[in-house]
Amino acid sequence: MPRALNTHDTFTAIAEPKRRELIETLIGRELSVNQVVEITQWRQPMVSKHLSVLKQAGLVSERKEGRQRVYTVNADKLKPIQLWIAQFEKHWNTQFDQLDHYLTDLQNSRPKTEAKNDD
Amino acid sequence: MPRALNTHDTFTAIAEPKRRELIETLIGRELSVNQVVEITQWRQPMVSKHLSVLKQAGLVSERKEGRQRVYTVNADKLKPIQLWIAQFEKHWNTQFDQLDHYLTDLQNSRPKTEAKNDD
DNA sequence: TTGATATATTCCTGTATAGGAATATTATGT
DNA sequence: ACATAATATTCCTATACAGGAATATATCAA
Repeated sequence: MPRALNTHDTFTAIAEPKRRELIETLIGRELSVNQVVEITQWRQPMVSKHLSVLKQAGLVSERKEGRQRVYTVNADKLKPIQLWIAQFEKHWNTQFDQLDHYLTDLQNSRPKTEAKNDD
Repeated sequence: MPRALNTHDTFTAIAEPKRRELIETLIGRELSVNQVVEITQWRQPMVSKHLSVLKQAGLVSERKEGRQRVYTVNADKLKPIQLWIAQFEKHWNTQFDQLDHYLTDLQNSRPKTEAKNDD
């Protein structure tokens, strides 16, 4: 039962750098596939395929407009990721704690030469 | 040149659900591998391997303590992801805009039966 | 040294892709 | 119906890698 990863998952979908670039390109506007091709300078099938993955993950929506397909980002779909990360924000600067531990350990293991010996 | 993905990248590292679980398990405390094994009930090599990937991505640090290895989360390494997502926050609720567009389009394409025909 | 405990690594296999090339599909205009 | 423009899909190949099993390495204790 190898590989639990699949691109339909939001986390995996944005793990691919090109797909992140695509989201950055598309954000805040509606672009047809060819417009994306022009902007990114990637091959059209590549754009279509990455867009397709993003669509499966729900990260973009597609709308037919004449013979073009116009894509938009569903920014909300990034919310769960943001929430997942948010729960760790309070540990952001906790290296200080670790440094603290480190210093404490150091002091305990040291022969205690001098310093304020006011026990 | 297939597959640009590699687990040493932070985004890819957390794309794996088990790895996210591992981070959740480890956050805010220091645990040895076996403690993680007990908590998660996964096989030890699996724990070690996932921890190794997280370490390569910089998401955890490891410290030798006797014959055990104690792991901690480097929460800061999640910051870039949070920043990447943050740039899209302002588009969070923009479906309303899209709904707006939709309604406008609808009105324009409709035969305009009645309503304020003031042109 | 021997044994035991803790952890990492290696080998194997199946699978999910990313990218490229070529082709298919869909919609439009005439 | 036909040509064309816009986009999607299929086929191919190389590769990354998750999970399992077995084994290696390291560290301590006696």
